[in-house]
Formats: sequence, C-alpha cells, structure tokens
Amino acid sequence: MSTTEKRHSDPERAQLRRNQVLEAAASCFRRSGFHGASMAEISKAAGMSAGHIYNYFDGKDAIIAAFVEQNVERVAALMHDLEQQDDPLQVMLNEAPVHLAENLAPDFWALPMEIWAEASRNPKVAAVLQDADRRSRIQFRAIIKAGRERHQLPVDDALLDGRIEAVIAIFQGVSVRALHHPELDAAALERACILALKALYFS
Amino acid sequence: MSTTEKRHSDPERAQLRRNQVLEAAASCFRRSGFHGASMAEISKAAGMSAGHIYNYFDGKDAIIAAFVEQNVERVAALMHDLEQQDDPLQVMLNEAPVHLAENLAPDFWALPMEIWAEASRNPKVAAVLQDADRRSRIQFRAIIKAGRERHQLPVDDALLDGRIEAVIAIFQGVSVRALHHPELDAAALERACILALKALYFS
Amino acid sequence: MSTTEKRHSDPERAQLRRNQVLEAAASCFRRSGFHGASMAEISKAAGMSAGHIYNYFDGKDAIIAAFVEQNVERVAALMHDLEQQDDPLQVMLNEAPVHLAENLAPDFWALPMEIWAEASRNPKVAAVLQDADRRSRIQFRAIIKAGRERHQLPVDDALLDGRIEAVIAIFQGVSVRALHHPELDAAALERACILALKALYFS
Amino acid sequence: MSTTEKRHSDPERAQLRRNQVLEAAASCFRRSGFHGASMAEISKAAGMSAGHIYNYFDGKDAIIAAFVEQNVERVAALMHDLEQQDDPLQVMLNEAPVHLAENLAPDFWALPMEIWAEASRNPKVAAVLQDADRRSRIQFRAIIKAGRERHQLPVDDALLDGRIEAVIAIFQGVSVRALHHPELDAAALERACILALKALYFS
DNA sequence: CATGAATGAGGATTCATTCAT
DNA sequence: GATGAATGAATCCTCATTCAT
Repeated sequence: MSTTEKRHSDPERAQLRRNQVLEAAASCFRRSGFHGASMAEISKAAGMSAGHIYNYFDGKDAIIAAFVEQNVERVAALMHDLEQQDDPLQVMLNEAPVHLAENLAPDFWALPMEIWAEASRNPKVAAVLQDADRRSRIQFRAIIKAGRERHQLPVDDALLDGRIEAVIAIFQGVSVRALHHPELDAAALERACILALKALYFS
Repeated sequence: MSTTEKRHSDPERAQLRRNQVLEAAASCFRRSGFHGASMAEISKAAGMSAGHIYNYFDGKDAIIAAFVEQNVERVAALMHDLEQQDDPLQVMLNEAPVHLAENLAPDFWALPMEIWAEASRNPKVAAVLQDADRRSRIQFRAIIKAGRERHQLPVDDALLDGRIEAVIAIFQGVSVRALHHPELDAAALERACILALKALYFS
Repeated sequence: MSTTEKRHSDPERAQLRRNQVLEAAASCFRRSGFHGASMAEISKAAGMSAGHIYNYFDGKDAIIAAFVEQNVERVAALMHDLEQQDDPLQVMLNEAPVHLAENLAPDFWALPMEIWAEASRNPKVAAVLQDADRRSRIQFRAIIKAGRERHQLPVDDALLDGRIEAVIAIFQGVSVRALHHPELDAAALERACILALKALYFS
Repeated sequence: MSTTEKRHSDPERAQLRRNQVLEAAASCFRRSGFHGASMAEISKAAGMSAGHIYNYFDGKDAIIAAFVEQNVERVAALMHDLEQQDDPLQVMLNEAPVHLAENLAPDFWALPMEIWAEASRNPKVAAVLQDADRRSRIQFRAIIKAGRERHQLPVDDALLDGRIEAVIAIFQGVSVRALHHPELDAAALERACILALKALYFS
C-alpha cells in the first residue's frame, strides 16, 4: 500500500484520471461495499477500461488508501484554517453544528464506515488509516493546546490526548448514530454534543 | 431477512445446529469479515460439511442476517439490566470506565464494525440494526429519564433524545477511536469521556 | 510448492483424479509449454472443471512439482532394480541402449525440457528439481560404488561424484541432442555413448 | 520466422534499433524467460517506448525468433575458430576444462535452456535451432575428422557422427547438470568428462 | 520517428452453491 | 441427516498490442 504514484508524462492529466477513478470508486464502494464492487463496475463508472486503472493505482487496496489520504488532506485543510484563528476553541464550538450535520449525512459516512470495516481486518488498510489519523491528531493537538493556553487552561500531555480522542470520538460516533437512527433529532443531538464539547474544550 | 426457518423433522436439533453455525460464523466473521469468511471456513469451524449448512440457511446472506439479528438482540438484553438501578445516572457514570474499556477492545468492536459496514449498504441488515437500536433507545430513555427526575433535572423529550444520542455516540465513537489509534492513552480518554458524560447526564 | 496432499475422504479416488490431471497436464504442457497451457485447457483435457483441479493441486506450480516427483519415483524404481544386480555396472552398460533410445524420444524429453526452463528462472521449481536430483544421486552413488568395489576399482568420493555427474550429463545431454538433431544416427550415437560410459564406469 | 524486415527510411539506424531491442531482450529473457518477460520490461531495458518496438518487430514472437536466430549464429561463429588448429583433438581436450566451466555457469545456460524449451514446442524456433546445429556439426565434423586422421584413427561416417553427437551431448548435458546440482564438484566432473572425451576423441 | 495512454482479451484462482451418494 | 466432490461464474490483475498525438 505504498502511496508512491506512478510516473506519467502528463501528470496533470494523470491526476485527472486518478480523480475520475476515485470518484467512480467512491460511488461504487458506497453502493456495493469495498468487496462487493468489482473492478469492472468501477472501470465502467470511471469510463475507462479495467486494465487501465492499474496504470493509476496498484490495485483495489491502493484505491481505498487513496481515499483515506484524500480524507486526511481534507481534514488537514480544516485544521490549517483553525490554526489561523485567534480563539480556535470558540471557533470549533461555533462550527461544530456544521460538522455534526456533515457527519450525519449518509453520503458522508458510508465510505468511511466501509473503510473502517476493512481496516478492522486488513492490516494494510489499518496502517494507512492509523497513519493518517496520527497526522491529523498532531495538527489537532497543536490547535487545542494553543486554544487552551489562550484561555489559561492546563495543557498537560495526557489531558490533551484524552480530550482529543474524546472530541473525535463524538464526531465519529455521531456518524454511527446516523446509521442506527436515521430519523434522529439532529438539533437535539447538536445541543447535547455542544454541551459535551464545551466540557471537553473549556474545562 | 425472512425468519422463516426450514422444516426439520427434529426442530430442536435443528435449532441447535443453527446456533452451532452462527457461533462458528461469529469467530470467522471477526477474523475475516463477512465477505472474507468463506463458507468452507465457516463449515469447518462449525464442524459440519459446507453443503449441510444449506439445510439450515438459504445461503451466506441468510447467515449474515441471522447473525446480525442474534447479535443485536443480545445487546438489547444487556441494556435491560440497567433498568433495575436506583440512581442509574450515577451507576452509569461509575460503570463508564468498564464499558469504555470494553469498547476499546478490538474483539469487542470488530464484529459491530463489520455489521455497520454491512448495514450501510444492505437495507435488510440496516433495518434489523435500526429496529434493535430503537428498542434499546426506548429502554435507555426510560433509564435516563428516571435518573434525571431523581436529580430534579429537566426531562423534556428533545433534550432526552439529544442526550441519549450523544451518550451512545461517545461509546460507539470510542470503538472507532480504538481502530484509528490502537495505542491511545485509555486512562486519559476515560477521564475526558467522563467529563463529557457528566455534562450530558447531569446538566 | 509443498508436496502435502490435501485430505480426501476417498483417497483412492483422489489419487485417480490427481493422475487424471497430471496426464492431462502433461499433454498440455508438452503441446503448449508450462506458461502456454491454461488451466482451462488442462481442465478440459482432464474432463474436470478448472476450479476442481484446485482440490487436488495447490496451483499450477504444484502440478509441475508433481511431475518432478513422479519422475523421481520412476528413477528410484530403476535404481532399485539396479541395486539388486550382481554386477550393476555391466547391467547398466547393457541397458544403456534402451535408456538412450528413451532419452531420444521427443515425448520423453519435451516435458523435462519445459521443466528445466521453468526451473532456470523459478526458484521454487528449481528447488523441487534439485531435491529430486539429490535423492536420485544418492541412490545412484551407492550403486556405482558397489559396482566399482566389485571390480576392485577406486571409489574415493570425488571420483564417484565426478563419474555420476558425467554419466547423467550424457543421458540428459542426449535429449538435448535429439532436440537439435532429430534425424541423428541413433545407433552411432549409442556406440559412442557406450564407449564413453565404459570409460566412466570401468576406469 | 520470416526475416523480412520492415521498411525504414534509414535502414542503418533501424538495424541499430533492432539490435538495441535484442540486447535488451537478452537480459530480460535471462531474468524472466521468454514468456515471463513483458514487452514493458523489454522496452524499458531497451530505452524505448513499448509501442515503438512494434515499428521494428511484428510482435513478441518475432523478437524471440530474431533473438534465437542471432544467438545460434553467434555459437556457429565460435566454432569457426577451432578449424584453424593443428592438432584440434588435443586442443579441444586442453580447452575442455574452460568450456566445461563455461557450461556450468548459470549465466551461460539460462538462455539456451529457455531456447530449448521454446524450440520443443515452437516449430519455427526448432527449425532455426536445428539449422544452426546442422551448420555447427558440419564444421565440427571436419575438425574431428582432420584431427583423427592426424592420429591415424578411423574416420568412417557413422563413427564420426556418433562421436560428434556424444561430445556435444556431454557439453550440453553438463549445463543440465548445473541446473540440477548447482553445488556439484566441478573439478571432479571435469576429470570424468575428460576421461569420456578422451575415449571419444582418441579411440 | 517516437511516445505512452488506452484497450480488452485472457490469465490463475476462489468460492457459493448443488447434488449424487 | 450428512457428506464433500464437483461446478462454473466471477474476481482481480497482467500484458501484448494499437493508435492518437
């Protein structure tokens, strides 16, 4: 599951193709799952021969790895924005509703859920996932730390680690809730989560 | 997900055999996932020929479905215990560390994760899961309500619903964390979660 | 390339099936080569589904390994006969024409040649081949030694090893000659070989 | 095995390119075999795009054929040197150790072995091989004949033919031995072979 | 001349399922 | 009831070959 990308004479076009495949694969995986979606299905959705996909990805596993990587970049961008903020904790609290809503949308979590299941039994996928998570945590940690220092709150290591894990658990857990309870009262959940987040950020 | 069972001359023995298969399937599914586990693997674990399994189940899908059904009912049963407590909120808080530790163990979440992924794409499995969740929520709701009344805290419907979802989200989210970060500081996470749970239970 | 055979409830039938596959594979390999022959081709020739072959062999490599093993057994049987002889060197010389004629027949060497080429680049096949050869050499060595002792000829280790290799080289080389020169004068070659073998056995 | 070459505006440059490909193919074939070597591998080794190779060769088979042709001609050329010697038999005996050592080296026989296997199933390759062998035999025959006349030994046709075949069989067989027994005692084998060669040359 | 993106047929292998015994 | 031999469709992946540029 190396993330080394193959050499192409026209890297721009290649990146386009890669995205074409990723987009197609995303929809196939969402619909049929990682194992249920065949390369043929994906290739048809991507408008490209099955064999050609292997010019862009080492195999099916590499596609899922690319998803994880894509996600880590999305998160990194979010984090980067937060780093610029004056009072990041407050900003995070303000933006929580948006992210909670996001995490409630099936289109948002169907793919991650598939990846989680795969990671729970495929060590390669687990490794990619864990590495990505590690990188995100590092960024998140810096933000939380800065935010808490600004509010003169304690920032010892274990405390920070615990808060980080709990905060992420809430967001990831919310997706699991959406799966189990599609009609849940999003507004009520939001209020409850903000209560919990407040406790985690500011105490 | 029809629960119509095949006719057998000795229904008792048949039920025994079915359970034998489901138990074997559990260990296989944990190890290899729903799709990674082959009928051959399951049949060997069940001490029964592959062909014979088809006398008890319509096919692999039927095994998965029956398995999920069995599993979620087990979870619902566990919840029932809490109803007996005097100050359930405090008990839940006291017992949180135990449950958190449980949710952190790979053996604990490997199967649920598999089920979640399956549910996210198999409507029948989703239905079973959601129905079981609904029943659990009802029980949980009564417990929380009683607990909060005992502490003279507000118990309006939306508030309760939000708290319930958030609490469960934390526990389920913790399992997701364990997958992403196997070496996480469990003690620190515990402290953070209890902070959040306190906020959710008692405010 | 383990030679462990899979468990079957009826080992006799299983052995029959294995031979059925080996026979079919032999003709396919001879005709199309190891890589040219597809499992589909072999399965059709064996009168058996492609998938079923995998109940008897671990894969294509295992089939070739089985050939080598088969050959080693054939050779072992020959050796065993020789061991019973009073003057094995003379018997070997007397029987040389028969074996030379054998080694000249395309049907005899087409498969070995295929195996040699495969071994020259596939370490697993090479290992099987070398192991089989080692076992045959051990038997052959004992025979030559006994034979030479009977004629009061020296039997130091290096000498024996050299003679053994040279003798086998002649027989295997004869097959290579048949490939390069199908119309060669077999009788003349026979006389020349016997001259050489005499020198190797009796001096 | 048509030797019709494609029309090129600059035939000289074209021939250069063809050789470039053949040279690259040599190393690939040695490493991976005729069928194991992919056009991609060859094209990379040749420093030329895969597609471009098709401007010089009709396909992979044509490369194999051209390669074999080139190779056997090289062998025939080597033989030419011997014709110049005064007492060729003695020279051959003196030089035998060198040639035996050569024939023992994997790098030496890997390609011939590949060619042999290909010839054993590809009639076109067999034809090239046999034709080259015929030419070599004619040269070799003249050498042996002259040598034997010099030593006043009989030179009747069948005798010569038999000796020639047996001698070559030994050398080619030695390569086969190296494949089967990589750790063989080369010195011991050498002594034995010389014994046999002596018998074949001088009696 | 030269490229390499793109194809698509064909490869080995796996596995849910059936059925004769 | 119970077996496991047998099937064959489906899967992922490779690779010779073509062709637009």
